[in-house]
Amino acid sequence: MSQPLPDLSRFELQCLSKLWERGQASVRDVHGDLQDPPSYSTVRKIFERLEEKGAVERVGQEGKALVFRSLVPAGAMIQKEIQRFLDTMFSGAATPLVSHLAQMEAVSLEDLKALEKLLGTKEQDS
Amino acid sequence: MSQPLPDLSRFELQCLSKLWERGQASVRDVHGDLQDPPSYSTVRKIFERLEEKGAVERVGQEGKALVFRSLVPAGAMIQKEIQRFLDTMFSGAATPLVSHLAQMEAVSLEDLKALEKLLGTKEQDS
DNA sequence: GACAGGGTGCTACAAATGTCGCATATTGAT
DNA sequence: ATCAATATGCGACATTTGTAGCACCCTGTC
Repeated sequence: MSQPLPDLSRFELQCLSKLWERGQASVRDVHGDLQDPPSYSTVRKIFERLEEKGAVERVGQEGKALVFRSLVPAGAMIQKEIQRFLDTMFSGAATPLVSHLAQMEAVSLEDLKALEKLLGTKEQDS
Repeated sequence: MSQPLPDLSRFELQCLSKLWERGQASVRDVHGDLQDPPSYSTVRKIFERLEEKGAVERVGQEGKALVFRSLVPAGAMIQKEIQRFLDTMFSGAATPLVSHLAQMEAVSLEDLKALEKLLGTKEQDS
């Protein structure tokens, strides 16, 4: 691994994930994507910090607005955060999370099928 | 619902989950359960805040040590946190989480079986 | 009943976070 | 060229978190 993945706050993480969705974006873009957005300045500040932490970089100007792109691999970061979540809530175990997921409206049968398929291939690999 | 579930920091959440595991416990107990524990005073302070936020209450003395118990239902709190995680990382969708989970070493075929069973009962309910 | 050990109750901080306002610099349009 | 609209760059805070030290009080013990 290059640099250890930066430690981000929940809000920083949220903004960064918006960047992943778009590939790259301006502060305003992300501000607009936010569900319950604070002031533009606030989001601006978040990007400033994200930049300091080495999580994003400016990729150039688009009209007058700067455009940023993520420097951290989404996949790795997401897994790291999942692990952190697991550590915080279940001492690291994933099983409890899976059970809860099942009880929420969030997971569908389609998800299950997909999981099943993935697990199948994982088995063969090892 | 009674009071809206309190907003807790990651560390507060971690201590609270230790309480769930034990049912009830003293500050020292939790301090001991922590993987990489800060000073006793620090954990003590966390419980003070947890108390202020109405997340725990003193259940009496055990020798000289106070014993706390959680006031928030573990299940509800966990689901709330899962949702928050989903919101910050995937704009609320659970599917991406499931995929990542499948790629981590964390989930086993047993978990899948369990999930399957739970999903089955959920179907019948609705 | 006097002591020792350990916990509780403060008090204090430093750093991390969330939130903005505003002066200046740019850019696009007339 | 001038103007209006907008971003950026800074600077400022108020809170929230994480972390600790220490005086004082209980409890159990000898």
